[in-house]
Amino acid sequence: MATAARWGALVPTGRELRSIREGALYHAAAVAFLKNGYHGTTLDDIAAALGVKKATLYHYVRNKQELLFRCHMAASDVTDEITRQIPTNGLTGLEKLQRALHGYLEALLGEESSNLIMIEESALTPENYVQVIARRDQFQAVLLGFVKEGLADGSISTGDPKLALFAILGGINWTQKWYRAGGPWGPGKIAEGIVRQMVRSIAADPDKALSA
Amino acid sequence: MATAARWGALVPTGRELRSIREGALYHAAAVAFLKNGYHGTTLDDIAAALGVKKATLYHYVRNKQELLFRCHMAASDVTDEITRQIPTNGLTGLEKLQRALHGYLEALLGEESSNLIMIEESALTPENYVQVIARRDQFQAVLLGFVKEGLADGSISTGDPKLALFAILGGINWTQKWYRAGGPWGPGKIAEGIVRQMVRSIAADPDKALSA
Amino acid sequence: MATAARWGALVPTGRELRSIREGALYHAAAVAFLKNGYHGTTLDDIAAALGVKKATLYHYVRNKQELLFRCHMAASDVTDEITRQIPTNGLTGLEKLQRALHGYLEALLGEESSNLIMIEESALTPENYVQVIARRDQFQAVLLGFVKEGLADGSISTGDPKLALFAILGGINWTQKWYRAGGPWGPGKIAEGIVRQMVRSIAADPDKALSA
Amino acid sequence: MATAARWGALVPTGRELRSIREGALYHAAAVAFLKNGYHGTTLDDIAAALGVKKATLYHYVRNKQELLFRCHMAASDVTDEITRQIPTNGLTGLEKLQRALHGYLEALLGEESSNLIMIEESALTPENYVQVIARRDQFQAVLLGFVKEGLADGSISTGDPKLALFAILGGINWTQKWYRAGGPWGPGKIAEGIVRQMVRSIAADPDKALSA
DNA sequence: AATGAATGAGGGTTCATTCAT
DNA sequence: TATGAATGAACCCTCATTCAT
Repeated sequence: MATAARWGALVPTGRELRSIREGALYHAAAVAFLKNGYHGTTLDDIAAALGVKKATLYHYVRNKQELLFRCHMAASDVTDEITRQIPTNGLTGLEKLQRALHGYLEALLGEESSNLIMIEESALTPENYVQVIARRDQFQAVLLGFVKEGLADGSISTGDPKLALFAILGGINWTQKWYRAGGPWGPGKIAEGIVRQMVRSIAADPDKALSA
Repeated sequence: MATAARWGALVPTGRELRSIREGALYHAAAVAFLKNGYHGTTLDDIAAALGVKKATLYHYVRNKQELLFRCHMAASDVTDEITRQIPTNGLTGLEKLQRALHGYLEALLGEESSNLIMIEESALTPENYVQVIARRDQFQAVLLGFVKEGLADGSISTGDPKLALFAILGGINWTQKWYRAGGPWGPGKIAEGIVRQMVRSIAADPDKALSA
Repeated sequence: MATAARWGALVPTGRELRSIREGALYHAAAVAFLKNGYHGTTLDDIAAALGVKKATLYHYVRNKQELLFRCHMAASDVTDEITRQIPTNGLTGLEKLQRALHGYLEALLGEESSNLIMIEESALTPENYVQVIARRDQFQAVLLGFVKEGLADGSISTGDPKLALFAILGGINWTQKWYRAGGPWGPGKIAEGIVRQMVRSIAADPDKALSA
Repeated sequence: MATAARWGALVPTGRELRSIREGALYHAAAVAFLKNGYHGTTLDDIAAALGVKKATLYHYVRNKQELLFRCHMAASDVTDEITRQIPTNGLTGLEKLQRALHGYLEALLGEESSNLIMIEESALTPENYVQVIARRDQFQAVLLGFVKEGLADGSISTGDPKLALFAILGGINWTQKWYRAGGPWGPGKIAEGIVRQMVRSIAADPDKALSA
């Protein structure tokens, strides 16, 4: 009962709610890491956000740094899911890129998802570091593939594709530095605006309207 | 003599080298903060980078947090200088924006300047925080003015100007997350490429070449 | 078990021994502060006296200075108790004063009580400082009341009552500067002797024997 | 010139003002030690009180602890001088005691003298400690001699003489804990009042007026 | 599963002391 | 003589982690 009431009220009573609790934990950690950085976040902070005491966290993770690792993994799960939903055929490279970016940015701004994206990888174990980088590279490789498709099909016009992609990802990722829920624009509106503008920066025909 | 050899060999012997030492200190701090974050950086780290012992730093700053504050101030000095050099007349809003962004990004990537841009303001004292934010807002206000000029003179075409500016700044600022000196492209080439692309995202006529 | 053996063997096993531990902590702190002063006392000193490591102390106090504050509060609790036991009626002012002083000095010299009396209030937080001073003033006000009663009922003869009280309290308080357990006189004997003499200094009839 | 203006304006220009400077130093140290304790006093504090920088102090003393030692020695010089001025013949023990105490307390409260009396001897070197204690014991021995004389000549009536003396010294010494210049009573008035009362506590005939 | 207690390993800061100027 | 600079040694305090309950 006491137990059921805790964990941010996100957790129903039951047997295998362990994975649910883990999810809540990763989310709380991600929020805290995003706000104060890895080194600026205390395990006490995270525990308090969950209505739990610090020692309890060790039932779910071995380390503080493992917590960071899991956050990155969860984020990569999201990006994997996003790219999986892009149809292979019937879309130009530009359209594919736009869909991917839109899904990505919405996830970034959404309360529910693991909204940690790329915080302080330097705090990771070497072994964990390579995994995180590998999966991120994979996501970027997919996006880069879309750019190259666009160059090939004429929907995209740009200089170095990698440089162009990084610039775009910058515009996207930076959003979470200044976006605060409750501002004048909602997350959907923002995502659409930012993505449209970024896509425009490499569109062969910038004035052709692109539907989200 | 011993003294002359330290401080990263950046410091010539002389009477008023105090301010030079302070500069070297701020620079070393900025580099460290950028790499590992404020909380992830030790005063020992910074001192070691200068070939000095930790306690010595306290001759030049009262606090670790004052070090962060001074870094931010130094960065704002740079942005102030950049905007000061933009001529008031004879340029479109788009051109002014491009020049400012180019100067800014070059400073960001250059070894010599204070290359801290916007790291962990949450670690600042409330009083220092407002100062930092105020000066940053001022820089952004100038840039926003350029955007509005561009909208007025027809050189820029975009939705909400503030949103557009933030997206662009994201593309710019993010660069320092992935740029490493010694890579395939030099800082000048990168700055030009990134800025041109970002500017293109709001240019009324995206295909008109813009000289840097 | 390990736990039970520590804390100066003062602590029995049990559930609510937290308050007992706190008491032992305050006592150890008081002893150390008395001997070496606040600034001359290390948290390591206090921890060592309890057979505990320094970091453990932070489970019971937030600060070193809070430790000082708690010691003062404990001392004031003792003085409150002492004055509470003086009957209102049936005694001359001089007799009341003597009883209070005797109880006070016995507490001062006793091993068991918090034997800190007035050490380095200057190290206290402003907020804590006013509390400490307020309670001490209250004790002195009670004693001063006894003196004035004595002047009224003819049992006391003196010049300025406040000055007289301060002189007496000096004679009492100073005792803890030189008294060492195990000397030729026991605490009871000393307390009686000192108090009798001090009381004599303002007694209207100094030669009338006063029973302790 | 700059030099002449410093050192608390106490120091005229000249060749052998070293000893004068030393005197000013000891005085400043004594004041600081009295107020904040030995460990609570910084060499910077003392230097600042003299309008001098910390490193300068090392031209006059080897150590911080030597400073404490010198203060104690200066205080003992004062007490030596006081007892030297008590005439051997023609006075009762009680009268001698009173004169000594009066001189002592006036010195204690006076601005000019080294007003350190017995602060934190525990911070002294063992060697210095024995010297300090020896000279203090000597002073107390003289006073104790007066008490014994008084017992012999009938001017004093008390129990254990040493205990009685300690009680009296307590009343005297404690004064500097609460006395603040500028209060309702001047130092002369206070000294007289306190001493008269303390002397009364052991006078054979308490009501015989004693002139200061 | 949850937590109070304990602690080792730092990290920031102070400060007495030394030294070169 | 006076002082700015530098530093070793502490000290207070935090925090991730372990363990017994």
